[in-house]
Amino acid sequence: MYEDLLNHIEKYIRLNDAERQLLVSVMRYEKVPKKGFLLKSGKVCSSRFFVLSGCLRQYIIKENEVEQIIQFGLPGWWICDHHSFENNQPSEYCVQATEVSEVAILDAAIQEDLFSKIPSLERYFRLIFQRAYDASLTRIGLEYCMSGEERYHQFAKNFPDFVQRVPQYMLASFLGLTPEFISIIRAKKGK
Amino acid sequence: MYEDLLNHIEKYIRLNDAERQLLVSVMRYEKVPKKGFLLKSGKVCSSRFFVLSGCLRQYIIKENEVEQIIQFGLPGWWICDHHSFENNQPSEYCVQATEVSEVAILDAAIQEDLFSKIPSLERYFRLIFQRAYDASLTRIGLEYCMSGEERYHQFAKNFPDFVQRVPQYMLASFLGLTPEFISIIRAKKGK
DNA sequence: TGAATTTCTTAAAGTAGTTCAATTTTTTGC
DNA sequence: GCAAAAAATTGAACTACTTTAAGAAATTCA
Repeated sequence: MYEDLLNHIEKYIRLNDAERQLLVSVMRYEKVPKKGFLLKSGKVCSSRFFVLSGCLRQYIIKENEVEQIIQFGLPGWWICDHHSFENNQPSEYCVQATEVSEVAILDAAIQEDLFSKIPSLERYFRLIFQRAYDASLTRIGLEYCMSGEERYHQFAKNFPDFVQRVPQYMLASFLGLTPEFISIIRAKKGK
Repeated sequence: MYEDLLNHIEKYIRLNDAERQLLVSVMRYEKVPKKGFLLKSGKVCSSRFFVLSGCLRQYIIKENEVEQIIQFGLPGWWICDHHSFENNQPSEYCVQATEVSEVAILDAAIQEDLFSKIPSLERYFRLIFQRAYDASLTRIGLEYCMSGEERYHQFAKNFPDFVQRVPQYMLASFLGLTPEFISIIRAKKGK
């Protein structure tokens, strides 16, 4: 059930049998229906979600009620509002499944105990967050260096299957564009 | 000399005297003149820089030779190209001092040894990167939710002293705007 | 101190992307 | 399998921001 999670972790650190077993015993499994919520804004984000299958989206709601997607969570990715999680404060984010999804859940309540029993998990998450932070800075750079149209093309080139997988308006939101503009881009290319 | 660094670390983890001493003994100190470089693109980023005083800027160079600033490093902030650092690969970034600055340097060559001797440093960096990642996602969200003008006003409100501290064209680059446009915004407000 | 360089401002013309509104296409659920 | 809902497209009017260019102000350093 947690095969993919264990494999992911063991790409970064080594676990012995006891540790593997402990980890599996404290994780929770959840199957989320399409449009099901794992986090709603105003609530505390009391869990980290590791995506086993499906796809999540993390978004905030702008003043005008419009949803701004911050990131997608595909299998092998952790999704969490870290600030809310660590400080037990209400979150600004919503996390919703864009399709039927399965997640492995690590609850805040048990995190510290788990880390103290498997200290190398600190290293695992250090490496995970370091990578994610790095990717996030790269993204900021690209955002400012490329036009909206270029961003779309690059994304479509890098993740051709994913572009098919989520509705176009979600992709538009994620890329900071309007669905109408993506339509225009696509019409251009079709010609 | 490394007071601020130790204080920073001890906000997140506890160090004993031996650990403090070890840490201090392996850090390097460097004073960087205004416009001095700590990293140039094409080179491997073989150090993490903790800003003790002054201010750094991290930027990439776009096709058109224009510099795009990704982030500033103020005292208490770590600056590094994590990907280059961990994988020993050439960096895309430049890191330059915008004013006379002092940094504490942690070299890649000694990181693993240091972490094995002070394992709680993994936790320290896990927490640091978690925070930085979180901040970076928040920034992406704001970028898409606010107009350029709003972004400038919010930034100027949150960091009034910093706006005075760096040339306006650097601020413009960081905010993804042109210096001309910031001039217009300021002229408006002046009225 | 004063000449050279860097930074900031102003204004006019141009453009990438938005907004709005109406229509078509695709997907969903009973 | 069909009605209803959700998503995508089209086009016209609009706007936030850029580009270019030239002059003014501020900063640097010999």
